[in-house]
Amino acid sequence: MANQDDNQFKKIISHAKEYGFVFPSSEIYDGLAAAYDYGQNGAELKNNIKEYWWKAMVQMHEEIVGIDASIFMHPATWKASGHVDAFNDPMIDNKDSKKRYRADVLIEDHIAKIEAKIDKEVTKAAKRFGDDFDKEQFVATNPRVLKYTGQIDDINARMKAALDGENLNQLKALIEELGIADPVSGSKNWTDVRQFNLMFSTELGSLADGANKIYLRPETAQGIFVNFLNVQKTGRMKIPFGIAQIGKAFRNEIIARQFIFRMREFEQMEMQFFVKPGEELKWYEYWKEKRIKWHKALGISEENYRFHDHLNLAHYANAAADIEFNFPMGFKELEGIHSRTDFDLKAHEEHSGKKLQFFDPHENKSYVPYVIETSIGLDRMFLAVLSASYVEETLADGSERTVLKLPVQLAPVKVAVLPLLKKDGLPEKAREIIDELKFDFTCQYDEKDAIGKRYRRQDAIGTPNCITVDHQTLEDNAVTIRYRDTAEQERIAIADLRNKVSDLVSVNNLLRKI
RNA sequence: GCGAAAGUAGCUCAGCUGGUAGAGCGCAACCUUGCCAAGGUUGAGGUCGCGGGUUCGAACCCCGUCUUUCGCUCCA
Repeated sequence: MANQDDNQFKKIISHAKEYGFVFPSSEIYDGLAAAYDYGQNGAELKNNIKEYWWKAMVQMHEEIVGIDASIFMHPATWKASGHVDAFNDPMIDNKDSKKRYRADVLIEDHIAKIEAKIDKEVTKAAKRFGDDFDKEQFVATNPRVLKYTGQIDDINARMKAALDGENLNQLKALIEELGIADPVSGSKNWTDVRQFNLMFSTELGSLADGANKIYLRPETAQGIFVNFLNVQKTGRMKIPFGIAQIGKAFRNEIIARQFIFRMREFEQMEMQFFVKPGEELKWYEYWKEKRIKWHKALGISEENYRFHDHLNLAHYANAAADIEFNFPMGFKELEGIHSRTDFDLKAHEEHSGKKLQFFDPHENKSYVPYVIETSIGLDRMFLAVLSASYVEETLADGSERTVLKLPVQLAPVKVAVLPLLKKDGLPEKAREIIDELKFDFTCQYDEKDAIGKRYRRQDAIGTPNCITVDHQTLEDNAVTIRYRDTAEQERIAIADLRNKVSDLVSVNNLLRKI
C-alpha cells in the first residue's frame, strides 16, 4: 500500500511539473533542495485558493478585515513571541543508532532517572517507618537522597550555564560525563552538539557589522498581533473581531521534504480572532465548524478530512485542533485552529510597554482580548487539492485519460475554446468568443492537433469547460460545450455562454455553502 | 547533519565484454482530418551532472565532487 501511494505521489509530482503547476526551484542549476516554483497553471490555482479563502474570511465577515504586514519585523517581536528561545534547539546525534535528540531533553531525562531513584528511597523509607514517616524531613536529611538532589542541582546549574552561554561543547561534555546513553542503541557514541536555529536571520542595512541582525518571520501571526491596536483603532473594530492575512513565512527546517508539503519558504493564510476572555472556547468551536465547512464546500470527498485534537498543548494554548488531510503520504496536518489565550498580546505588552487592550463600553473596563487562531498552509492546501483531483481513468471506449478533477471554481483555466478545424473561418470565430469571455474567465485557445487530443490536454490541467466551434456555429451562433468530468456535450448559444459558465465556476457557489 | 538510491533529448528510458549516442512520447512547421490521446512529411533539441585518472580511445572502468530523491527530529 505504502508503495502504491508512493507511486501515486511521484506521478502527481511529475504531472505537476509536466503541466506547469510546480517546478523545482533553480532547476537549470541542478535545483535547490525543498524549494519549488509555481508555474503558469500553479500560480493560477494558488491565486484561486487565496481568493476563495480571502473572500470566505474577509468579504463574508464584516467583523474581519485583512492586512498585509512586512516580512521583516523588529527583533523584539521574536523575543516576545518566544521564537528566539523556543526555536533554538541544541541537537545531538547518536552515531550508532542514527537517532537525533535534543541535547537538553537527554539531560532532563537523565535527571528524571535520578528523581526516580529518590522516589524509590522515599517509598522504601515509608515502608520502614510506617505511620511516623515524615517525607519532608526524610528528603531534607537522608544522606543518600541529599546526594541525589545535590547531583540534580549540579546538573541543572551546569546545563543552564551551558544553554544560557550557548556553549555547545559544555553541553556535550556534560552528556559524556554523565554517561548518558542512547535509549535506543545504548551507545554513548555521540556527535557534537549543534544548534538548529529555525529562524532565518539576515542583516538590516548594507553594512554587515553584526549589530543589526533581523529575522525573516517564521509565522505571519505576529504581524497581526503587532498591528492589533492600529487595526482596532483605525477600523473602529469592536470585540469580537478578526484580522486576516496571507503571506510568506520562513523556517529553517532541519529536514524539508515531501514536495511542497514542507518547505523552508512557505505561505500561510491566517486569521486571528479577538474575543472577550471567557468566551474563547465558544469561538474556538465556532471556528472549527466554520473552517471545516470551508473545506467541505469544495466537494472533495469528506473522508479525506479529519480533526485531530491536541492533548499536549503548547504553553500559550488552552485548546487546539488540526484539520488533517489524507495526502498521498497519509493523514497530515493541513490547518490548525488554536485557542491562544492572551499569551501573544500580553507578551507584546510586556516587551513594547504599550497597552494592547480593548475598552469594553458595556463592562466599562479594559482587557487584553483572547485569541482564536485559524492557520492554514497555502502550499499544503494546494497539494491537498491537487492530489485529491488527480485521477487516471478508463473511458467507456477503453481509452485512458489523466484528468485533474479540480473543484471547478479553482481551475487555472476556466474555458478552452477550440475550433474543430483549423480553417474555414473557425479559428476566427473561436477568437471572437475568447475576446468576449476573457473579461470574466481565464481562457485558452488551442487549434493544434485533433479535437480529442485537445480535450485530453485540457483534462490534464483541469479545465472544466471546452467550447468547440464547428461549421454550424457560423450559421446559428451556437457551440458545443463539453464538460471535463463527464465528457458530456451540450449545444448552447454563444450569447448564453457567459452566464452558463459563470453559473458553473463562480466562487460564489462555494461561499454560499459555508 | 547521518545513512541509502539515482543523475544520458522537454518526459520515460535503452545503450552488449570501453570504439565519441538512440527509441517512444512530447514539441515546432506543413499536408490531411466533422467531436474524445488519428495519419503522413519535415525539423529543432544531448560537450551522457561536474572534475580528474587509466587508455590509442570513456556515457561505460577507477577516484573525487555536486545535486536530487527517500528514511531519522519538528511543524503550516
